Amino acid sequence: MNYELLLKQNNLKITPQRLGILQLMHEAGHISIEELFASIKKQFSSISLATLYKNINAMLETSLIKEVKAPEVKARYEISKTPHAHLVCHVCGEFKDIHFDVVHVAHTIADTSGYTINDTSLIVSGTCPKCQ
Amino acid sequence: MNYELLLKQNNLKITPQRLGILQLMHEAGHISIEELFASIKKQFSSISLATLYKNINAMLETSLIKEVKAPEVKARYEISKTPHAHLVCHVCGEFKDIHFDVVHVAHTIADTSGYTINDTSLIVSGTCPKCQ
DNA sequence: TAGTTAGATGATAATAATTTTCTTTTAAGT
DNA sequence: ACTTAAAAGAAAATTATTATCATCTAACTA
Repeated sequence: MNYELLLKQNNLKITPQRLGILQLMHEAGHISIEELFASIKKQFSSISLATLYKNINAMLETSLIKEVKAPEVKARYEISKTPHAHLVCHVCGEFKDIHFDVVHVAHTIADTSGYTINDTSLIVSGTCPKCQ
Repeated sequence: MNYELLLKQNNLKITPQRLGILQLMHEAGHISIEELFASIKKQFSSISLATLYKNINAMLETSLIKEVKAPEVKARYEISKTPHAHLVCHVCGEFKDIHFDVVHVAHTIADTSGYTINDTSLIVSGTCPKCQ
Protein backbone atom coordinates (compact mmCIF):
# COMPACT_ATOMS: atom_id res chain seq x y z
CA MET A 1 0.00 0.00 0.00
CA ASN A 2 1.33 3.43 -0.98
CA TYR A 3 0.99 5.59 2.09
CA GLU A 4 2.87 8.50 0.56
CA LEU A 5 0.34 8.75 -2.24
CA LEU A 6 -2.47 8.40 0.25
CA LEU A 7 -1.18 11.36 2.27
CA LYS A 8 -0.50 13.40 -0.85
CA GLN A 9 -4.02 12.81 -2.17
CA ASN A 10 -5.35 14.13 1.11
CA ASN A 11 -3.11 17.22 1.11
CA LEU A 12 -1.23 16.08 4.16
CA LYS A 13 2.52 16.40 4.40
CA ILE A 14 4.48 13.18 4.28
CA THR A 15 6.30 12.67 7.56
CA PRO A 16 7.98 9.55 8.92
CA GLN A 17 5.59 9.58 11.87
CA ARG A 18 2.54 9.58 9.62
CA LEU A 19 3.94 6.79 7.49
CA GLY A 20 4.57 4.79 10.64
CA ILE A 21 1.05 5.38 11.91
CA LEU A 22 -0.49 4.28 8.62
CA GLN A 23 1.75 1.23 8.43
CA LEU A 24 0.74 0.12 11.92
CA MET A 25 -2.91 0.82 11.27
CA HIS A 26 -2.76 -1.24 8.12
CA GLU A 27 -1.03 -4.16 9.84
CA ALA A 28 -3.39 -4.17 12.80
CA GLY A 29 -6.52 -3.65 10.72
CA HIS A 30 -8.25 -1.84 13.58
CA ILE A 31 -6.23 -0.20 16.31
CA SER A 32 -6.93 1.92 19.37
CA ILE A 33 -5.06 5.08 20.33
CA GLU A 34 -3.23 3.41 23.19
CA GLU A 35 -2.19 0.39 21.12
CA LEU A 36 -1.05 2.70 18.39
CA PHE A 37 0.93 4.84 20.79
CA ALA A 38 2.61 1.82 22.36
CA SER A 39 3.59 0.47 18.93
CA ILE A 40 4.67 3.71 17.34
CA LYS A 41 6.99 4.45 20.25
CA LYS A 42 9.06 1.45 19.22
CA GLN A 43 9.90 3.26 16.01
CA PHE A 44 9.85 6.85 17.23
CA SER A 45 10.77 6.66 20.87
CA SER A 46 10.23 10.37 21.41
CA ILE A 47 6.95 10.73 19.58
CA SER A 48 4.44 12.76 21.54
CA LEU A 49 0.93 11.64 22.28
CA ALA A 50 -0.14 15.07 21.08
CA THR A 51 1.39 14.33 17.69
CA LEU A 52 -0.53 11.09 17.53
CA TYR A 53 -3.82 12.77 18.36
CA LYS A 54 -3.19 15.60 15.94
CA ASN A 55 -2.42 13.18 13.15
CA ILE A 56 -5.41 11.01 13.88
CA ASN A 57 -7.62 14.09 13.79
CA ALA A 58 -6.06 15.40 10.59
CA MET A 59 -6.54 12.05 8.87
CA LEU A 60 -10.10 11.73 10.16
CA GLU A 61 -10.95 15.16 8.78
CA THR A 62 -9.88 14.21 5.29
CA SER A 63 -11.49 10.77 5.71
CA LEU A 64 -8.17 9.09 5.02
CA ILE A 65 -8.96 7.01 8.08
CA LYS A 66 -12.17 6.10 9.87
CA GLU A 67 -13.15 5.85 13.50
CA VAL A 68 -14.99 2.69 14.50
CA LYS A 69 -17.04 3.17 17.65
CA ALA A 70 -18.47 -0.03 19.02
CA PRO A 71 -20.64 -0.25 22.13
CA GLU A 72 -18.78 -0.96 25.39
CA VAL A 73 -15.28 -0.69 23.93
CA LYS A 74 -12.77 1.97 23.02
CA ALA A 75 -12.76 3.52 19.58
CA ARG A 76 -10.52 1.98 16.97
CA TYR A 77 -9.13 3.40 13.76
CA GLU A 78 -8.76 1.94 10.30
CA ILE A 79 -7.63 3.12 6.91
CA SER A 80 -10.73 3.99 4.87
CA LYS A 81 -11.87 1.23 2.56
CA THR A 82 -15.01 0.51 0.60
CA PRO A 83 -18.00 0.62 2.97
CA HIS A 84 -18.28 -2.45 5.13
CA ALA A 85 -19.54 -3.61 8.50
CA HIS A 86 -17.73 -4.79 11.61
CA LEU A 87 -17.88 -7.81 13.85
CA VAL A 88 -16.48 -7.50 17.37
CA CYS A 89 -15.85 -10.32 19.79
CA HIS A 90 -16.45 -9.03 23.30
CA VAL A 91 -14.39 -11.86 24.76
CA CYS A 92 -11.08 -11.57 22.90
CA GLY A 93 -11.74 -8.05 21.70
CA GLU A 94 -10.92 -8.79 18.08
CA PHE A 95 -12.43 -6.64 15.32
CA LYS A 96 -13.21 -8.09 11.92
CA ASP A 97 -14.42 -6.57 8.69
CA ILE A 98 -17.51 -8.11 7.20
CA HIS A 99 -18.57 -7.63 3.66
CA PHE A 100 -22.13 -6.70 4.26
CA ASP A 101 -23.88 -4.38 1.85
CA VAL A 102 -24.23 -1.33 4.05
CA VAL A 103 -24.73 0.88 1.01
CA HIS A 104 -27.90 -0.95 0.18
CA VAL A 105 -29.11 -0.48 3.73
CA ALA A 106 -28.28 3.22 3.52
CA HIS A 107 -30.27 3.57 0.31
CA THR A 108 -33.29 1.86 1.78
CA ILE A 109 -33.18 4.13 4.80
CA ALA A 110 -32.60 7.23 2.68
CA ASP A 111 -35.68 6.42 0.62
CA THR A 112 -38.02 6.05 3.56
CA SER A 113 -36.60 8.82 5.74
CA GLY A 114 -35.81 11.61 3.31
CA TYR A 115 -32.34 11.97 4.81
CA THR A 116 -29.25 12.44 2.69
CA ILE A 117 -26.98 9.70 3.99
CA ASN A 118 -23.23 10.06 4.15
CA ASP A 119 -22.18 7.43 6.61
CA THR A 120 -23.43 4.06 7.76
CA SER A 121 -22.03 2.30 10.77
CA LEU A 122 -23.01 -1.31 11.30
CA ILE A 123 -21.32 -3.05 14.19
CA VAL A 124 -22.29 -6.47 15.36
CA SER A 125 -21.01 -7.67 18.73
CA GLY A 126 -20.91 -11.18 20.02
CA THR A 127 -18.69 -14.12 20.71
CA CYS A 128 -16.39 -15.42 18.00
CA PRO A 129 -16.16 -19.16 17.26
CA LYS A 130 -12.81 -19.49 19.09
CA CYS A 131 -14.13 -17.88 22.24
CA GLN A 132 -17.38 -19.84 22.50
CA MET B 1 -43.91 4.16 31.74
CA ASN B 2 -43.29 2.55 35.13
CA TYR B 3 -39.75 3.37 36.08
CA GLU B 4 -40.05 1.90 39.56
CA LEU B 5 -40.88 -1.48 38.10
CA LEU B 6 -38.08 -1.12 35.59
CA LEU B 7 -35.56 -0.51 38.36
CA LYS B 8 -36.97 -3.30 40.52
CA GLN B 9 -36.78 -5.78 37.64
CA ASN B 10 -33.11 -4.91 37.28
CA ASN B 11 -32.36 -5.24 40.99
CA LEU B 12 -31.57 -1.58 41.34
CA LYS B 13 -32.79 0.43 44.28
CA ILE B 14 -35.45 2.99 43.57
CA THR B 15 -34.12 6.47 44.29
CA PRO B 16 -35.55 9.84 43.33
CA GLN B 17 -32.40 10.57 41.33
CA ARG B 18 -32.76 7.40 39.29
CA LEU B 19 -36.42 8.06 38.62
CA GLY B 20 -35.49 11.56 37.45
CA ILE B 21 -32.78 10.25 35.16
CA LEU B 22 -35.11 7.72 33.58
CA GLN B 23 -37.86 10.29 33.19
CA LEU B 24 -35.53 12.71 31.40
CA MET B 25 -34.09 9.98 29.24
CA HIS B 26 -37.56 8.92 28.24
CA GLU B 27 -38.64 12.45 27.41
CA ALA B 28 -35.51 13.22 25.39
CA GLY B 29 -35.41 9.88 23.63
CA HIS B 30 -31.63 10.02 23.33
CA ILE B 31 -29.62 12.16 25.70
CA SER B 32 -25.94 12.84 26.34
CA ILE B 33 -24.29 12.94 29.77
CA GLU B 34 -23.93 16.70 29.74
CA GLU B 35 -27.51 17.32 28.65
CA LEU B 36 -28.70 14.90 31.28
CA PHE B 37 -26.61 16.55 33.97
CA ALA B 38 -27.84 20.02 33.04
CA SER B 39 -31.47 18.84 33.14
CA ILE B 40 -31.30 16.73 36.25
CA LYS B 41 -29.76 19.59 38.22
CA LYS B 42 -33.01 21.49 37.80
CA GLN B 43 -34.69 18.82 39.91
CA PHE B 44 -31.81 17.87 42.19
CA SER B 45 -29.65 20.94 42.45
CA SER B 46 -26.99 19.18 44.49
CA ILE B 47 -26.76 16.01 42.45
CA SER B 48 -23.18 15.01 41.81
CA LEU B 49 -21.79 14.20 38.41
CA ALA B 50 -20.32 11.08 40.01
CA THR B 51 -23.82 9.96 40.94
CA LEU B 52 -24.92 10.42 37.37
CA TYR B 53 -22.01 8.40 36.00
CA LYS B 54 -22.49 5.68 38.60
CA ASN B 55 -26.15 5.37 37.76
CA ILE B 56 -25.56 5.36 34.04
CA ASN B 57 -23.02 2.60 34.50
CA ALA B 58 -25.26 0.59 36.78
CA MET B 59 -28.15 0.81 34.33
CA LEU B 60 -25.91 -0.05 31.39
CA GLU B 61 -24.67 -3.15 33.19
CA THR B 62 -28.15 -4.50 33.63
CA SER B 63 -29.07 -3.36 30.12
CA LEU B 64 -31.88 -1.24 31.47
CA ILE B 65 -30.48 1.48 29.24
CA LYS B 66 -28.33 1.45 26.11
CA GLU B 67 -25.42 3.55 24.93
CA VAL B 68 -25.65 4.80 21.36
CA LYS B 69 -22.25 5.64 19.93
CA ALA B 70 -22.40 7.39 16.60
CA PRO B 71 -19.34 8.47 14.61
CA GLU B 72 -18.14 12.05 15.24
CA VAL B 73 -20.54 12.79 18.08
CA LYS B 74 -20.83 12.20 21.81
CA ALA B 75 -22.47 9.08 23.15
CA ARG B 76 -26.14 9.23 23.96
CA TYR B 77 -28.27 7.08 26.21
CA GLU B 78 -31.72 5.63 25.77
CA ILE B 79 -34.01 3.32 27.68
CA SER B 80 -33.71 -0.15 26.16
CA LYS B 81 -36.43 -0.97 23.68
CA THR B 82 -36.93 -3.63 21.05
CA PRO B 83 -33.89 -3.68 18.72
CA HIS B 84 -33.86 -0.82 16.26
CA ALA B 85 -31.51 1.39 14.28
CA HIS B 86 -30.65 5.08 14.55
CA LEU B 87 -30.58 8.01 12.22
CA VAL B 88 -28.45 11.01 13.17
CA CYS B 89 -28.49 14.40 11.51
CA HIS B 90 -24.98 15.82 11.66
CA VAL B 91 -26.33 19.34 11.13
CA CYS B 92 -28.94 19.70 13.88
CA GLY B 93 -27.62 16.78 15.92
CA GLU B 94 -31.00 15.11 16.29
CA PHE B 95 -31.20 11.36 16.86
CA LYS B 96 -34.13 9.32 15.59
CA ASP B 97 -35.13 5.72 16.01
CA ILE B 98 -35.76 3.81 12.82
CA HIS B 99 -37.63 0.59 12.63
CA PHE B 100 -35.18 -1.38 10.61
CA ASP B 101 -34.95 -5.11 11.10
CA VAL B 102 -31.54 -5.31 12.75
CA VAL B 103 -32.35 -8.74 14.14
CA HIS B 104 -32.60 -10.10 10.64
CA VAL B 105 -29.24 -8.56 9.80
CA ALA B 106 -27.75 -10.10 12.94
CA HIS B 107 -29.07 -13.54 11.97
CA THR B 108 -27.62 -13.29 8.50
CA ILE B 109 -24.25 -12.33 9.89
CA ALA B 110 -24.38 -14.98 12.60
CA ASP B 111 -25.00 -17.65 9.97
CA THR B 112 -22.06 -16.73 7.78
CA SER B 113 -19.60 -15.87 10.54
CA GLY B 114 -20.18 -18.47 13.20
CA TYR B 115 -20.40 -15.77 15.86
CA THR B 116 -23.00 -15.77 18.59
CA ILE B 117 -24.49 -12.32 18.27
CA ASN B 118 -25.77 -10.35 21.22
CA ASP B 119 -25.84 -6.80 20.00
CA THR B 120 -26.29 -5.03 16.71
CA SER B 121 -25.64 -1.34 16.31
CA LEU B 122 -26.78 0.28 13.09
CA ILE B 123 -26.33 4.02 12.92
CA VAL B 124 -26.91 6.02 9.78
CA SER B 125 -25.63 9.59 9.64
CA GLY B 126 -26.62 12.26 7.21
CA THR B 127 -28.66 15.39 6.79
CA CYS B 128 -32.29 15.41 7.80
CA PRO B 129 -34.96 16.89 5.47
CA LYS B 130 -35.23 20.09 7.54
CA CYS B 131 -31.50 20.74 7.43
CA GLN B 132 -31.01 20.15 3.71
C1' DT C 1 20.68 22.87 -4.49
C1' DA C 2 20.23 26.52 -1.00
C1' DG C 3 16.44 29.58 0.77
C1' DT C 4 11.82 30.23 2.30
C1' DT C 5 7.76 29.12 4.57
C1' DA C 6 3.73 26.72 6.03
C1' DG C 7 2.96 23.19 8.52
C1' DA C 8 4.61 19.23 11.73
C1' DT C 9 6.85 17.69 15.90
C1' DG C 10 7.60 17.25 20.76
C1' DA C 11 7.39 19.05 25.48
C1' DT C 12 4.44 20.77 28.52
C1' DA C 13 0.45 22.79 30.36
C1' DA C 14 -4.42 23.11 30.25
C1' DT C 15 -8.89 21.25 29.89
C1' DA C 16 -12.36 17.73 29.73
C1' DA C 17 -14.16 13.29 30.87
C1' DT C 18 -14.56 9.59 33.96
C1' DT C 19 -13.60 6.96 38.11
C1' DT C 20 -12.29 6.38 42.90
C1' DT C 21 -12.54 7.21 47.72
C1' DC C 22 -14.81 8.10 51.70
C1' DT C 23 -18.30 9.95 54.74
C1' DT C 24 -23.12 10.66 55.28
C1' DT C 25 -27.66 9.43 54.01
C1' DT C 26 -31.45 6.51 52.56
C1' DA C 27 -34.14 2.47 50.57
C1' DA C 28 -36.02 -1.65 51.74
C1' DG C 29 -36.28 -5.72 54.25
C1' DT C 30 -36.76 -7.45 59.01
C1' DA D 1 -38.56 1.40 64.49
C1' DC D 2 -33.99 -1.29 63.46
C1' DT D 3 -30.57 -2.96 60.53
C1' DT D 4 -27.91 -3.19 56.60
C1' DA D 5 -26.48 -2.94 52.01
C1' DA D 6 -26.41 0.22 48.75
C1' DA D 7 -26.69 5.12 47.01
C1' DA D 8 -25.64 10.04 47.24
C1' DG D 9 -22.56 13.79 47.39
C1' DA D 10 -18.02 16.03 47.86
C1' DA D 11 -13.58 15.89 46.69
C1' DA D 12 -9.55 14.04 44.90
C1' DA D 13 -7.46 11.11 41.53
C1' DT D 14 -7.03 9.28 37.13
C1' DT D 15 -7.47 9.14 32.25
C1' DA D 16 -8.35 11.18 27.82
C1' DT D 17 -7.90 14.90 24.77
C1' DT D 18 -6.65 19.48 23.25
C1' DA D 19 -3.99 23.81 23.27
C1' DT D 20 0.30 26.39 23.35
C1' DC D 21 4.66 27.38 21.80
C1' DA D 22 9.43 26.88 20.54
C1' DT D 23 11.99 24.14 17.33
C1' DC D 24 12.38 21.53 13.25
C1' DT D 25 11.41 19.76 8.60
C1' DA D 26 8.79 18.79 4.17
C1' DA D 27 8.06 20.73 0.02
C1' DC D 28 8.10 24.43 -2.98
C1' DT D 29 10.80 28.03 -5.49
C1' DA D 30 14.47 30.71 -7.36
